[in-house]
Amino acid sequence: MRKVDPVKHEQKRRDILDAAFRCFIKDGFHGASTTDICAAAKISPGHLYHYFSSKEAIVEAMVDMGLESAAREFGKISAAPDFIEALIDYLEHGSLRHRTAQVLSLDALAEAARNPQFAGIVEKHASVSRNLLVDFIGTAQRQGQIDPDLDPAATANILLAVIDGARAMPIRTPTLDIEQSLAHLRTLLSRFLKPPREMSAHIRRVTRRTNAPLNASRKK
Amino acid sequence: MRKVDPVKHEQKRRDILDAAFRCFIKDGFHGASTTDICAAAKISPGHLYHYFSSKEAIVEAMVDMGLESAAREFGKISAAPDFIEALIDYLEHGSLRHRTAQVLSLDALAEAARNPQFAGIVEKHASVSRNLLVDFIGTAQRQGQIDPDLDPAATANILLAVIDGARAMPIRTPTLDIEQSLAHLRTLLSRFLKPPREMSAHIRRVTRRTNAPLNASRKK
DNA sequence: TCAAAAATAGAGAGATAACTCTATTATTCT
DNA sequence: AGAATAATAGAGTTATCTCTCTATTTTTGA
Repeated sequence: MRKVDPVKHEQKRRDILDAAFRCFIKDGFHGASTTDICAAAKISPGHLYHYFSSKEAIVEAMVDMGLESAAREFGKISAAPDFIEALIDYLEHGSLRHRTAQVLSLDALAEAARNPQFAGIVEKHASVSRNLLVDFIGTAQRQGQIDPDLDPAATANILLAVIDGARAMPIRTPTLDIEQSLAHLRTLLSRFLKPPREMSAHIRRVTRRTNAPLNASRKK
Repeated sequence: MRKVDPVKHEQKRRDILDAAFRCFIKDGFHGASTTDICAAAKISPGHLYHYFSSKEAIVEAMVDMGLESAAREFGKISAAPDFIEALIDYLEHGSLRHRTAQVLSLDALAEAARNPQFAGIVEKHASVSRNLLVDFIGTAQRQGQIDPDLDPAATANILLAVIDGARAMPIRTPTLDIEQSLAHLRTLLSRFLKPPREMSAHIRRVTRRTNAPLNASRKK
């Protein structure tokens, strides 16, 4: 009796997923057909459905894989010595310059807004990224690199939003000056994250209570 | 000889566009079929194609209309007395709370990354929004409300990115604490935009040259 | 009033999509 | 070695999609 070889099987799945990845980048989740994927993977439809039960299953596995590798990439930020510079680096290569693969992130977002199954996947990976950020923000706060009055989870969400927003920049503005954009993003992040240097903790606390940019959410 | 009534004709087009809008929100540009749109507009396919030459023409007209109204909404920010508060307001109602219609923005972005025709439309409207922002940033800078060392166009692009990023927030994090998120967005924008208050212009200039968050792009 | 053209309906053509079914080849366990 | 089963191929089914074509009703200008 022959048994399925899990290594070969997994490898084949990965090959198909790679081909699907290329197709989806080019034409989107709905635009790319199973025929396209079969052609890219150089297999027959029968073969494709031997490995995946449906096109949706392919999309899900691919998004899962894609987000996983994105999260892995993302984890490197936490390991870097300068948090903000690492973020800027991530924005430069992950969002502003390397446009192609990032389109899928937008597709996944749009799909997640409609398809609950998808929403679960996107949510799961956002949660992983957020947790990584929260940990590091906490550490950086204790080290005095980040304003200790910022809520780590809320700040992490803001940073994720900035990353998403940066992805849209070259699409909205194809003539974007990347260097200048990076410089301003650096300013944005520095000013947001760094503790107000020139004031003592006491003065800071009083000033904040007056201008109340942070307390608004805590007033309840 | 009968002549086409431009008012009635335009109204009918608008009705169809409204119906298409609802369909596209629910199922996306590719997910919604012309049959769906016909059903929603209560017309026959023959009728539909009497007003639009193709589905793509419908999508384009709709995105154009949608972005136009978005830009109009956006123009109100410039008219508001407090720029940052107006922005926060826009983020709250335009991005964080009113999720449904905003999905189309993601769809349009994803489509623009692939379809040049679409890219042109998205680009055009981004340009309108950017110009509005640039004007107002310039005014606010002269009034001392915004750091005069920020480049208006680059800053406008950053703000557009923040708006886009905020749209992704409730999708990435369905349990998002909106109040807290708004508070942190307010901090982000305040710290980024407001001129460093406590320092004199001279000291500021020297400090900046040392830390050089802004000069990076100008060094060439 | 009535003819010309616009507005509208709806059947259906033609293309393509996802997926299935059967057949063939390759591999492995006993 | 050979039976059992995995891997693979590809034709074909069914559904659906966009769009067309013809026919009918409504409106309007002279």
